[in-house]
Amino acid sequence: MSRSQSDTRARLLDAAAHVMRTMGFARTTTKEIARASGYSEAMIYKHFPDKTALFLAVLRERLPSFGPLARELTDDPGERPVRDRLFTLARAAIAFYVESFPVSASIFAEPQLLAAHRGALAPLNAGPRHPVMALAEYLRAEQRRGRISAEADCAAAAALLLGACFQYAFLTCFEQRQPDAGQIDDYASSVTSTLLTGIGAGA
Amino acid sequence: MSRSQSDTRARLLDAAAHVMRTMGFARTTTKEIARASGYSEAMIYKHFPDKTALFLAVLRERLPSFGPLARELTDDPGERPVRDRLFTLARAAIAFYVESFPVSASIFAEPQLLAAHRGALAPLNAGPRHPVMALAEYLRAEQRRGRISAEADCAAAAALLLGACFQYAFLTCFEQRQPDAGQIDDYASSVTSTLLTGIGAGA
DNA sequence: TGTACATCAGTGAACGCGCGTTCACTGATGTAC
DNA sequence: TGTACATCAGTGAACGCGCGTTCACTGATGTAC
Repeated sequence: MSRSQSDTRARLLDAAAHVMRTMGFARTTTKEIARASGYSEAMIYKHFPDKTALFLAVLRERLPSFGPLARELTDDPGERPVRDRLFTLARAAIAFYVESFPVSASIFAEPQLLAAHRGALAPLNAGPRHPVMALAEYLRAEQRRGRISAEADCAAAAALLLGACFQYAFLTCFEQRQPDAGQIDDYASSVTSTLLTGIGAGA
Repeated sequence: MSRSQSDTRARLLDAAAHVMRTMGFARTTTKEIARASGYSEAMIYKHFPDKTALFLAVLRERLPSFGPLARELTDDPGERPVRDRLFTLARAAIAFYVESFPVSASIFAEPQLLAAHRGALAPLNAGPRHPVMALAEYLRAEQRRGRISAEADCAAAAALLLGACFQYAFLTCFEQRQPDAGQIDDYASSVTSTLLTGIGAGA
């Protein structure tokens, strides 16, 4: 039972992603990737021209995708109340950001890699701006239906909600804390409510 | 006119911070720091036991401090309207985060450095959570005075506003864009207003 | 069925390079008598 | 004032090490006749 080439490639990507997450970008050497994958270092070069190409493949193929979350926003738009949908989205966004942050942040250590990654993302319409734009789009749809205020600034609202989730994920990673589901629910719930209500004295 | 020891140390720190910002953490070698400072590599080791200590000193002494911004929130609390204060804070927070993000994010490349930095921050009550807590404290003070809603969740509101600024800074850095003052003002203004008003249909 | 060859996943060992670090040194300035 | 020494900022050149990368190779499986 010989292994297929694509199996090997997948295992190398998995190993690289795992090392990046657990040891950090700086310690993600070809030796460590080889060790984690169970292959020799030489195997890496049978599947990728160089280490940078392997990294870019990890970023493209092993970072969590926001796609499913975005789709959840646009399906059956009338069925669920806005608050419920925003709460669910916030909760999922926190998990999404927590998972992607350590690897994403690492790229800032090597601006050329960041630029290459950005270039690879551009034609796919992906990238970190995508979630915010998808949420703003959803809010505008609800606005047309009158379920949120006609004067609301949907882009600003999307930036507030996802910004809060993003920073929460950052703090989690910075403090190397592992918040449990209850804490995340509380946070998602309170930021959603506050965004809906506002804090002005007139409210 | 001989230079003092502390001048040299300061110039090494400046150079290291500059290289980290412009070339990224991964390319911040002792050779590059020496080149940027005008000293030899050996000089680094007259002032720091090793490269990690130099990095930690940069993180402690060359990252922008949120202190002044926080103080601006607590001075003359009654004088300026809440909206005005939040807008000013948001604008300043974006600049603060844009300046600190590239260096802060880099640390995630080396988790041991991150842990050491966190350990050094803990006794100072500084760290990335500080701005959010200071803003929440300010909002509670305004709440006691009745200038914002009695039911408002101040912690959530602080997380929303600074989260939006934080993510804006992240996007700026990720896209290597340099937003002008007008764009920043618009953004700060719209998130502040949206936070005050909320987006619920009842508002 | 046996045999000769092709294919292919996979590796051990070596390569040069650039890194962080150290060491012995220099040359200018300060200081005691 | 001159002189001998101490101090101190600063460096060139070397060090060993670990990195990314390459190369010649192996051994199992497939295939043609």
